[in-house]
Amino acid sequence: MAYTYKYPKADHTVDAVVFGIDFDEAALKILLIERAREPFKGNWALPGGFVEMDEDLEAAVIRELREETNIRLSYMEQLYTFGAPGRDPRGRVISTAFLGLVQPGHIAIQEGSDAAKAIWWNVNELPGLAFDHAEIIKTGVQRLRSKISWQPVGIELLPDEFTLSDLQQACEIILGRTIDKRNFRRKVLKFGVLAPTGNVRKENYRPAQLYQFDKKRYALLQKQGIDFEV
Amino acid sequence: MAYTYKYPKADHTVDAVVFGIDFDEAALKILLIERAREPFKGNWALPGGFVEMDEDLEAAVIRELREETNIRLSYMEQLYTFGAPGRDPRGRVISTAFLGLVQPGHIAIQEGSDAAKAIWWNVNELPGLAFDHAEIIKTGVQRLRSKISWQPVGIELLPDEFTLSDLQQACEIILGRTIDKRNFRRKVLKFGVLAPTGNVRKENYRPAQLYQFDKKRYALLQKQGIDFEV
DNA sequence: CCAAAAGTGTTCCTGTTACACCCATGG
DNA sequence: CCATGGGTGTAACAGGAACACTTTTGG
Repeated sequence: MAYTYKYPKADHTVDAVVFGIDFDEAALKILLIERAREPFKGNWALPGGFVEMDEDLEAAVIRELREETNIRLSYMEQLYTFGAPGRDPRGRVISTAFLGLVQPGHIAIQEGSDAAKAIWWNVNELPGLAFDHAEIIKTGVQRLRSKISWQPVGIELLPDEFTLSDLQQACEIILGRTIDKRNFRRKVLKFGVLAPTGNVRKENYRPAQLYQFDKKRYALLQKQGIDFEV
Repeated sequence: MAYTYKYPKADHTVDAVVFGIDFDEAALKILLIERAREPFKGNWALPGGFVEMDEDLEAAVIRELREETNIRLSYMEQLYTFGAPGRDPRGRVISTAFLGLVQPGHIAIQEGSDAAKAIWWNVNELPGLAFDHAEIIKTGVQRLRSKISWQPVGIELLPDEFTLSDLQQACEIILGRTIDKRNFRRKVLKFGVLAPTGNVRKENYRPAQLYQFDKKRYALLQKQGIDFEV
């Protein structure tokens, strides 16, 4: 039985649902590539590709992202595995999707050789998508939304130094609703994982205090099973 | 590139972390099989096996469970995909693990041909396990614990008719701590997804009201995004 | 009448929500 | 001095946690 299943075999791929925030447009963005080859040549799709034989799944996503877009993630986690027969016209392809986040400083896309082009798309204005990638993205957005209300995910979408207004705006963009400023600040400061850097950001008006995220303290609190609700 | 990856290919398997509650022992149990073949012949492992080419991942788990144990699940969801190179001595094997729950009436194991034998093990007293199955189980237990505090998962581990004490005991076994009876009852009744059947269970002492779960109402409330905390 | 499990309310406390004004800066 | 975003406190409310006794049955 089992042991005799040598051929035929399914292919295994990875796909990346990569989120970034565009503060100018106040929009949640997702990274898509225009497919350079069949199937679905010319259509938009998630970055991803085939897993190599001696390569971890996570490593495969990172490699594919580098090849196709040269982007650097600040966070990544496994999302879900999509394996319905027929989801890929080439044959049986099982794909493990990952959720990735990038900081604004690293959203610049350096085009690689694999993909014709890579572009950030507004999550609410997506084009038609190849394969079952629309479903994968839907799953990714759900995960991101549910995650942000109990983990400081917003941090991974911000630069190293950020103002509390930045953080609030990130959360608002992801959740798609406004949050009360005073309540928000009280909550995020309560845990003590945000530390003022002493620097301020001067833009047009009153300067804003810059904060950084204390990863060590967060890891410590997380180990104690403390919740982080926003 | 990608398109040229025809051989070699990884194998793809599914594994099932199946939970059941043993009310006599007041213990959370997990279903394991003794492997009938190499590798790890004679060791204990999760039920599972290779995915067929035209078969959904979920269908593969259900089939393997039927072949190996003939057990019927009351609930199933995808857990995580384990794909580290070297996790299987036979070569590259990527495995998608599922979490399954069975009701007490269906915990009887009818041995199949594939597995030497299948046995329910106390989650706290597991034997040495084949492959990376110890890690998979750990992931499964975490998921079950986190799930039970916001979804009526306990239901799936109980018979169709049950008392509130049964439900509470199920939650206590999973969470590994005691719960206040009055608070528990108030909470689970508040949502209106439990309906008294009118029957009572007479055992030794005072008879207990039997309840059933209103799946329709639950689905309705869930669609409205209502939380179910225990 | 005793043992054992079923069943039932209230109080306190914590955390969430709602809400409006002053401050610092640049132009 | 005006426009703009930065920054702050309090009061009402809801939900969670802690807590003990009465009821029903079988033996």
